[in-house]
Amino acid sequence: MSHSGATKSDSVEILEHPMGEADGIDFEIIELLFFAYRDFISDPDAILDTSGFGRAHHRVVHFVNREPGLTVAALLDTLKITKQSLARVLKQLIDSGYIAQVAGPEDRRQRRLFPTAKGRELALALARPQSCRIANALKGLEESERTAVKTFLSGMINPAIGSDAAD
Amino acid sequence: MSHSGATKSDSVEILEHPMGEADGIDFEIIELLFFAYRDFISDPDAILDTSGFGRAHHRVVHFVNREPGLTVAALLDTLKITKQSLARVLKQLIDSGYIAQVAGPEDRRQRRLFPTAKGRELALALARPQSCRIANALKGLEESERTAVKTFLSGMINPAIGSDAAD
DNA sequence: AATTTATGTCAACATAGCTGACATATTCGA
DNA sequence: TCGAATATGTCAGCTATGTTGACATAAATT
Repeated sequence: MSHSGATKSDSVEILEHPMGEADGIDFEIIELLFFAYRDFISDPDAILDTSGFGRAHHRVVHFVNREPGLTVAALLDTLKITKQSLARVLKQLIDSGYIAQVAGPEDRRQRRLFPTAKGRELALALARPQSCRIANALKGLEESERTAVKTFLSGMINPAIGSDAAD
Repeated sequence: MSHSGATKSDSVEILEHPMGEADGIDFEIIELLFFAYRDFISDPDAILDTSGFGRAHHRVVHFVNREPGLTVAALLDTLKITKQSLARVLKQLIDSGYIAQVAGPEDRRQRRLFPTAKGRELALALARPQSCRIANALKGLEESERTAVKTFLSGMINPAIGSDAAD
């Protein structure tokens, strides 16, 4: 082993004290969010491993099931990714029969996305363990406290820009 | 344009009704978590873009600053990634002077990781906007409600296995 | 002395994001 | 009616970050 680089003798100034709340920063919640999300996402990940899909597929299947008939543009806006990124996973989901496209009734350039029965099943199977985890984490909290959790999470989200206000 | 594949006429059964809470699943919080985390992580991402680092570097710098002197093994356990994944980003952080290694005082096989002043600054700069976002989301919540938020997030995390009990 | 442990490193690969460029069908406005 | 704008698709290549497997080395342990 080479172990190239700095050891104590290399005269690198080193900080030995931990960075803590004294720095005026809420590290507790920062880390809780990191670990909570990591584990929250691990449930569906385990299922997806089986079916050969990934997280990207999960998100697409989820939102198409939540809002059948949404356009590709709307989905891109929700996911905040590029169409090229979406194209890859969307194609696989369509080809394997989880999602179907229908030309827009008004605007026939649009491809409206709908789940198939198979797609609905997958979305539910993925959501189930996440919902259980949430129910478990809410257990013992009063109604007002559960509301506070939702308020907090909503407050963490960037306000939608130009969604349909401003005129 | 080819637009190969399914349109309405292809006799694919399509579900037109949205998947909702009626399915016995807490979609509201599932989505709140998705959007909250996406935006929560976007703040440091913007800073990292400038410095040429990524999320992986962020995590390493964060935990090294939170627990100076931790070993590589401990860091791997926290991050739940492989040593090869860690190696790439850790090397870059060491080479550019954000993190320094010190041979373990007891066990000299260990490389204990410490932040430099530069590394501490980066960690704080990355944490600051996240902490502001959290403070903003907690605004208006009573103390008991803030506690509930932490309880909820803690409850979302997998229990540590064999951390140091069992003997 | 042999083995285990902590760490590093090389090579190859997968997923999922990105940019840029270009094609096509449809709609809309002058 | 024609040209521009829009919605979508697609090709090619790049990057970041995860994975496995195999192997090297120094230090500790038995």
